[in-house]
Amino acid sequence: MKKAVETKERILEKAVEMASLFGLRDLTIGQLSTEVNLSKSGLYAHFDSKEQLQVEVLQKTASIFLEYVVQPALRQPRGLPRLVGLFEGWLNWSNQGVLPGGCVFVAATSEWDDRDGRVRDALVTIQKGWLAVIARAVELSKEQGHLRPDLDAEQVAFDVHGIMLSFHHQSRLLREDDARARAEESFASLLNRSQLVSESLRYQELLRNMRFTP
Amino acid sequence: MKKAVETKERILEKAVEMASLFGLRDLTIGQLSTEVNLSKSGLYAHFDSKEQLQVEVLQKTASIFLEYVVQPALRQPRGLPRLVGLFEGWLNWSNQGVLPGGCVFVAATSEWDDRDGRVRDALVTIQKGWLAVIARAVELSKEQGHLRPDLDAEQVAFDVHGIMLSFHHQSRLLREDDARARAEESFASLLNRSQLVSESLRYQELLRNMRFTP
DNA sequence: AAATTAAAAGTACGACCGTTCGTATAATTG
DNA sequence: CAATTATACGAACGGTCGTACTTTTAATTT
Repeated sequence: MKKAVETKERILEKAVEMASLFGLRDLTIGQLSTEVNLSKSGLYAHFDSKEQLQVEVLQKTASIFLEYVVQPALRQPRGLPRLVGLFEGWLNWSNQGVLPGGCVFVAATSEWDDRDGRVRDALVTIQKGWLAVIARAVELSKEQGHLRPDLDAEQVAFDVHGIMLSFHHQSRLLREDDARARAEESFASLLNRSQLVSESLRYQELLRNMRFTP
Repeated sequence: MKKAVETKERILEKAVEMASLFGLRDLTIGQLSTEVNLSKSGLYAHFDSKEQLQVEVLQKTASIFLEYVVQPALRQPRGLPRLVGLFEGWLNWSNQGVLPGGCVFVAATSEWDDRDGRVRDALVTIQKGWLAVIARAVELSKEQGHLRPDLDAEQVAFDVHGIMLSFHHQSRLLREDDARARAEESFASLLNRSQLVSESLRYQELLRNMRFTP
């Protein structure tokens, strides 16, 4: 009775891969089943419906994101280092650092922002949770005295998210190779104007002194 | 010989609508044809292939964008007013101001960033053109003395694009009703730190004094 | 008004979609 | 090792997809 969970794991891992390449909507049972060497019905035995498969793919993706982005950043000391850790991990995530294609959440957002149902609900929950993680890191940066205490943490999360989305666009669609540099430039500028005193923060230096152990 | 162009126009207008709701990929010949009261083959006579339909939908969307966003902004005096005009028009565009669903380009970006072909090429051309329009408006703002002359216009375009994408996400997926306020707050902050002198720019006031005649 | 050309309908095709069901094989349990 | 249950298969379902034909209807030109 444990073979099933192994198989399901195998299915979901491949499904996440394919979703990052084709989108969650164009992930088909048929293609997925041949990729994992199963018959269509054999695979289908693990899920009640395609909708459930899509929900579980989102959750699996979120757990991978947690493992590769959030947890390593949480090992950084609270405050600016942790915030920077989240941002850098996110940059890697968004562009083939972990998955073969683009960010599953970004694609799913366009696919489901006009639809209702369980997939959308799962997506909203995940995205709100992630924005809350960023906002929390900003709050801690304020407590540590790294950032201005009057900052609106959610507004900063809004801005950071925007930088990431613009990066995603420039690197994946436009294939500009200075996309990462632009993103880091914007992020550094955001941090600078959020600082307590307005002495310039050297982003690359700060980055070099950090220890990333993903 | 002119009925054809009228029909094609009717088809494309409905197609843009549907693409904004379901995405360009899930826009199907069958659904589209019933929406415009044509048979599948009757509609198909106007296009060589679905790929061509998708390309033409993108181009039609771009021309609507030009009409509703770019041209009104170009009637603003060059410099900050025009830049603000572009931004405000873009905000309206991105959230049901013109189309019933989300931004077609945002959705298409996720759908085609991993694929090659004519659709992708058209999309890249449109997006690069639009970013160039923003960058140009920034350049003119520098010339007018409204913004710092050492500004990297493309970097500003990158940032503005990010604000828009974050807005799109928060308003369409998360359905936060303060999304627009957050976007304008971020934009105002971006302008402020790009100013010649660092005296605070009052965004809402600036907005009130402008004349939008779309 | 007739002749000609353009536009739309109709029908059909093979491919793939998500889903269901009965059956066989494999794994786990007693 | 036998009994049982979990896992996977194969075939088939009704639908819809994009596309290719031929035929009919409508619009334009003579």
